[in-house]
Amino acid sequence: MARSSSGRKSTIYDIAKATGSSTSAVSMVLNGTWARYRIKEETANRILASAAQLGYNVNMKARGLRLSRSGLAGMILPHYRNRFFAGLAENFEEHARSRGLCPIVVSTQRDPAVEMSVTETLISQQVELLFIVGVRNPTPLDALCSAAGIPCINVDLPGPGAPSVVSDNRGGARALTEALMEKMIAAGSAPGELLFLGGVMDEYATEMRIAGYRDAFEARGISPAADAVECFGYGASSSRRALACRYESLGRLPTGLLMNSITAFEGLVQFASKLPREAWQSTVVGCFDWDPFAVHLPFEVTMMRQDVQKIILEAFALADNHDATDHPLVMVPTGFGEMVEEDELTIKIGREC
Amino acid sequence: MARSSSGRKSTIYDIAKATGSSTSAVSMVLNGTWARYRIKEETANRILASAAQLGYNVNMKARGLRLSRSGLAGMILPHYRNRFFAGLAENFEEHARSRGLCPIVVSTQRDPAVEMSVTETLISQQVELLFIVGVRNPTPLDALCSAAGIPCINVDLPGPGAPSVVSDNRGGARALTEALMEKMIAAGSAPGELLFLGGVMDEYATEMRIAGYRDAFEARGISPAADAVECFGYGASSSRRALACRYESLGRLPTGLLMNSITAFEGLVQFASKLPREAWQSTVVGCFDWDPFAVHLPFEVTMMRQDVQKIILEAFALADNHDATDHPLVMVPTGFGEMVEEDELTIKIGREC
DNA sequence: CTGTTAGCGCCTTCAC
DNA sequence: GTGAAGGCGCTAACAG
Repeated sequence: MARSSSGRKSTIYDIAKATGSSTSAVSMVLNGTWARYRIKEETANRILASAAQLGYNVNMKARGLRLSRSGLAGMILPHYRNRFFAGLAENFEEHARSRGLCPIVVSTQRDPAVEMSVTETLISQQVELLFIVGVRNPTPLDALCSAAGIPCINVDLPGPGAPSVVSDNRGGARALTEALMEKMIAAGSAPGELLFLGGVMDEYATEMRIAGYRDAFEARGISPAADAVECFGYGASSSRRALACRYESLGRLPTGLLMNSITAFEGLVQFASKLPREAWQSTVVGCFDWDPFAVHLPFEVTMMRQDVQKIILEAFALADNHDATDHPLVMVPTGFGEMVEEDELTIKIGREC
Repeated sequence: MARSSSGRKSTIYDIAKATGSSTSAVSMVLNGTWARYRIKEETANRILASAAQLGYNVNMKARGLRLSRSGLAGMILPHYRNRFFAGLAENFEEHARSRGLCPIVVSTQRDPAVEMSVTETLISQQVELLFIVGVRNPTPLDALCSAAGIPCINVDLPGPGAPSVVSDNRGGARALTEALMEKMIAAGSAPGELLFLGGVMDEYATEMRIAGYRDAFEARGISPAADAVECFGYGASSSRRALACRYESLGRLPTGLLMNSITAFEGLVQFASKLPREAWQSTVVGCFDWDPFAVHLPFEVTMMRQDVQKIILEAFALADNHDATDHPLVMVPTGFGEMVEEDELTIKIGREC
């Protein structure tokens, strides 16, 4: 693994010199197109060996400049601290790699200024496509991309400036609401008392989920109380505070809770940990998101899980037949968190002890 | 935000033509170095305006080729599915951005082949520095980097081929062990019964933690049972299975459990959820890792939290005075998970209701 | 003050 | 089969 004697990275010239062949021969061999040019196999092997020995690496900057293909695929997302975003990132990376692209994912902490500047940076890096995940208002970012001629896809939160793929929030919320109502009835409480907590009003995902929640009510011919829906953002602490208020004014816990995000749910768990376990016996809890720990809490939770794999698949499909004019909105169904993890798969095969 | 009429991305030539100036003038203005060259402010403004109007973006590929600086900072890590790795990624990104670098982080799912090829890809992309996180054997990757003249830092798992920064696993494990022993004594059980579960034998972090665990025993003048340490890898399911075995052979739960990773702990939680709550009353549990949900489980857990921010800081510091010959190993202390999150900070200020 | 020019490392025609 | 040459977009000398 000797390094180029010059001290800097080695180039095709170095290896051409070392093997006594021409740069074009080297280039062809390195690209695997040498057979087409009837280059002697022996020459090819000599070149390959020399490249390995010199620790040669293509300079994608130069190749990209020449070919106007960077080999980069970009994704921006809010953060990695929940399974939804983490799953999107990992699936994206895997898929990008399988296409011979180098995935480059950047988190923006939901800061519009950062979102903007990161997008510009990624465009500067000539990413060949860009996934914009969980951005409240993707429109300016879409504009940037389309100005640069870069295909981009909005994920999770849609926008009119580009094709979008999102979970079927409305359908999922309806299904979740219905499931929770059933449980409430089974527990002897009134399904109409189910509360919807968390998220941001006027944000697409939250609005859709509220719509789904209302759909379920309508289907039953009832309607939620005036204060049944409360959107306090994505912080765990504001969620906890909201719960505390409910608890105080009700004198007890609500009988049904649909938490709109994992952080809202986290706030609930924090609050729950302060109360005796008995206080939870008659409360039915659901969450529009999934987390492995949340499954095993002192109370039962019904979790709606988003299909990250399918979402990424659809997004790549949209990127493939990228049409600058048509901006479809693809919806991916959600499931009840019963999807099998690879990890769980091994359990079923192996015995427990 | 009109796009270059040609249909492709606009270049400095386009804007030179549009403004009737020269490419060098444009280049200087765009780089902010125009004052030095006494270019008329009016010209500069005209150029800037035109650039904005054309939706111009620098081509970092070309600039990088010229300057031999890519503006990229790379990180590879196993995955994003726990707070430790997610935190490392986010802190890395923030720090890289603050240095004017574009962070590019890629997950490898602990697959050595993927680690290798991703590293090669990142080198091809000419990253200016590379953080290698949680790689069992970073040596070949370090070799790749040093052959390419790219400074790299091993994080979490060290190696002789590059400077490394890791948590003080031994000290942390000792502190955790001691804390758990105290609790066991308070609960009326023998501290010597504390078990160490999870991780991979022969892996640096696990070995250090086992050493710390033994340190605490020695300090007490006792020693763990022959089968007190069990390393079954990083899967939640294998952890659960191991617990099941212990339970079966003991006829009850162990009185003290030190779980060596969050996934091992996850397995414990899975197993716990099958048992009545009472079964846990006399078990003391600790975990060398931190998760927000785990804090609020039906039983109390003592969590050792790694200081991701400090780790990244140290890693960048090492990258700064990069010395190809000297490869120090920096240790970052761990804490008892009592570190305040920004989110929690707001709680203390605001009232609960 | 502004325009011209020579590469950065690579790929691809096009002659030889 | 191989070598020479042009150019991708940009920057930094160097002339004007």
